[in-house]
Amino acid sequence: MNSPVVCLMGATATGKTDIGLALADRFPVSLISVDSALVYRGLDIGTAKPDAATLQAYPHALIDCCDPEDAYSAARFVADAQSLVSAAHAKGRLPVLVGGTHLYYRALLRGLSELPSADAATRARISARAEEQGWPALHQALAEEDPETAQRLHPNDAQRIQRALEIIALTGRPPSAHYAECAQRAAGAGWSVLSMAVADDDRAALHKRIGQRFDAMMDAGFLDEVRRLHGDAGLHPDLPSMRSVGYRQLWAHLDGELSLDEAIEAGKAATRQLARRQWTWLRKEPDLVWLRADEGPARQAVAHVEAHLRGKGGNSL
RNA sequence: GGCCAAGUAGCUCAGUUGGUAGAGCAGUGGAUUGAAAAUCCUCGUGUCGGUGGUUCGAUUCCGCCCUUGGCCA
Repeated sequence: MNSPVVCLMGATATGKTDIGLALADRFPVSLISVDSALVYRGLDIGTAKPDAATLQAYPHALIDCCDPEDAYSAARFVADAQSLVSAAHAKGRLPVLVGGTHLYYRALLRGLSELPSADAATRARISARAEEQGWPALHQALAEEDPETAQRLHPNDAQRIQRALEIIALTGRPPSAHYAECAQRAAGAGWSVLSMAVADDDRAALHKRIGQRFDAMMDAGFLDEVRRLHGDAGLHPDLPSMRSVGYRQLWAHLDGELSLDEAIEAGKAATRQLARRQWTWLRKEPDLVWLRADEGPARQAVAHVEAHLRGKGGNSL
């Protein structure tokens, strides 16, 4: 009696949001956003966040749930999404997860190990050490404490080397030991998951759409939005929120590092690169149902969900 | 019209004291455990503007032509 869960995955600018709305029109759903940028309040235009009227009519959980000064995370997402999915099931509603942050899907469906959360002081200490010795030296140090993890990581992968050393500093045990501990509490194990994505593999068309959407964002006042954030004393360019695609480049322009045209071009390129990385996740996603882009993807999605619920005997909803 | 400079990868440029060339960016494929819209790795044949000449050999030197800037008329 596995409870049904629907996932709408896919690259940016492929129409995931609209399909979610179509499902909401047809089924009693709880929409849950799976997007590491939509969580931040005040990041609206550049994240292509659904507008206020849409969110009013179709409430999405996990949008505007985090201050841009704070860092959201995969672990917070797992905790939040788990309880939202449970709540939906308890109310007899179908949880529909919509978004393009594939690490979040994986963390939710396949589980995360029990690990300490980020610790600013520890990270500062590690960064300071990297400053004088260089990351390859820290990679070397990691190899002595946890050869298995060091082997997986490239000597230049500062972020992951730092995380590995942080785990050792905080727990006294190597990451590989934690990973092996089977503490992977995968919520998805008890669900009957239907994952769908739009099969729009025309890369040139996607790039064109990305360019046009970025231009439209500029027309809609994206620069003013970033200017407001730029003027906020609590924000700085190293925050996860301000590193988001588009925000980072326009911030650099406001700092005088890029002309406006350069910033716009860099923002579009960053969006294309994001889409490419999202495709890398999608290609290896098991049991993904592809929706044909040119044959009414929303209608196909509705049909697939109907079949999926029927397959479950429809008893869980 | 005259003089000067520049024409090399999709873009910006480096380089070859003559032996057919390489960086950054873009693009591509991949990795991905509390930052993930992040972070990192892989992949570089292009009439070296055209055409003649010198040379064993020219993208490199010389002539002419074309294009684009700038200066002078």
